Amino acid sequence: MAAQRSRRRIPEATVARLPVYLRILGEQFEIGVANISSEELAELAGVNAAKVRKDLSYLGSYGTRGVGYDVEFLVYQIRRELGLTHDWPVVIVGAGNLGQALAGYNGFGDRGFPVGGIVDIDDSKVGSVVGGVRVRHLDEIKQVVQARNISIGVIATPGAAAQDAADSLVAAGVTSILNFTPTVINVPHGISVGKVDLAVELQILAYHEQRRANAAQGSVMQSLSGLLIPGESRRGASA
Amino acid sequence: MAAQRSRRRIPEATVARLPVYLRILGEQFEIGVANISSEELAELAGVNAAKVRKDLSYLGSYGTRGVGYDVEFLVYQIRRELGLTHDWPVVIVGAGNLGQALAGYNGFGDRGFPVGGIVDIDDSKVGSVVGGVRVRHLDEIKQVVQARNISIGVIATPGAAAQDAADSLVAAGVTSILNFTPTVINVPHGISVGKVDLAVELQILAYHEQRRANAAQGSVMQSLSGLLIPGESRRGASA
DNA sequence: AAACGTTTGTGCACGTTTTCACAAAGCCAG
DNA sequence: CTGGCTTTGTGAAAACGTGCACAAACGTTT
Repeated sequence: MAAQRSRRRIPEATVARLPVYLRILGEQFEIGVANISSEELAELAGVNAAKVRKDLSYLGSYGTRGVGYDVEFLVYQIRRELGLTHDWPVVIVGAGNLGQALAGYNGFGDRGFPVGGIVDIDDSKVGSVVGGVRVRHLDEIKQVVQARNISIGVIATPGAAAQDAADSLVAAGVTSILNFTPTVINVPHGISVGKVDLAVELQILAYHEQRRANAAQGSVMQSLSGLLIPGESRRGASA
Repeated sequence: MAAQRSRRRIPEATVARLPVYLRILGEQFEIGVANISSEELAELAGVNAAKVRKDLSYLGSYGTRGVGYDVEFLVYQIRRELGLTHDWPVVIVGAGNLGQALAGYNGFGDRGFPVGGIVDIDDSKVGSVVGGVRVRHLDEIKQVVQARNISIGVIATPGAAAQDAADSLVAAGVTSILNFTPTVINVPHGISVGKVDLAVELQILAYHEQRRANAAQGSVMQSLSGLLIPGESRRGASA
């Protein structure tokens, strides 16, 4: 049967964890671990073992009862499911502080997302080389995208320019966008959008800090209202 | 009554959205908008209006029926609830590519998280200045943290050094950590951890891309198995 | 002061995600 | 080849998050 691909739809929450498993499994394979149980993998990923098993079960029944999972095979299966069997070059819009940092950050290329192009609207930046790639003008984005068959774009402009950048990316034929600005962007139906807002992550931490501070002095103050602030939370992956 | 603070516990999903509302409300206030309805705010934030109202209801009943919310007052309330009434200086561990980029990125300081210190284990980096702050040695982290009363640490080291960095941060007295490495770190109970893995976000997008690709050619192939791949998803905020 | 249009705050139903718990399945020893 | 130990895969329950729908509350107009 040719029908091995695209089985049942994988829940979004699981999709967000598969990359974490993938990374851990890769590391384990490197150091010679050939087999791993859901319990061990869960420990390393910082999650519940049952969750690991259910997540992996969406890929198919690739474990062996009483034994565990073959690390190498599992790596292959996750890569296949996530579409990581080949590289996905990305185009970065914005060659400012953040754009340069992303271009120079090896973590992208190392994990299958080489920088296939950088564009900026500012002529004074065009022509310079960051991360080994020459900056081109925003007007040339379509050529850049098509020449290397790029389908993922990264927005690293100032917030005010984010929507324009998104529009340019869509017009150039990109179908997935990772937005590093704090601005919410609108895109046509059918385009996937991911968002990373560095300040938001810090603000969430600030909330927990402030809560801790209140709780500390609260043990006395709160006794009046009868409220009691419980233990502490933990936060996991990016999402 | 003195008991105005720390009412019922706010759901994590709501905490993750409050910074988005905060940013939008700030912008609206800047351009002279004094009042806003849940409908308008929802539109700008790209979410459902009922969700906005429910989120805001955790802060208290600060809206006026038939009118909407007072923008300035709402900004104040969200800032208070998130603990953003004062700055939270952060210490960055790792002055490499990523650490330098973060230190130079204005988005941190602008939103209340000034870089209070940068440390690195590599002597050759110590003494250089990035983002206006002089890099100090990892051994001095405790002095850096205590001198400026820092409670938030940012890990921007290579993945292999992440756990050491976390240990150093905890030992220095930091109680919240934002981890930019792909490595899962273990911390004592009571320490909050946030994680941003740039590659994971791209891998999630790759999954959607690959799914789209399969669906495109699948219309013929899948007719055999009777499977049909539905429309398309959308992804929102960071976490 | 009543009638009207608007918008909040929230009960309820629904969908998704997590966790529990255990039968089925494999390996190994004797 | 039987019995015991281990670990998977998955139903079912619980917890959580989302969106609808509507009563209650407010301002305005007559």
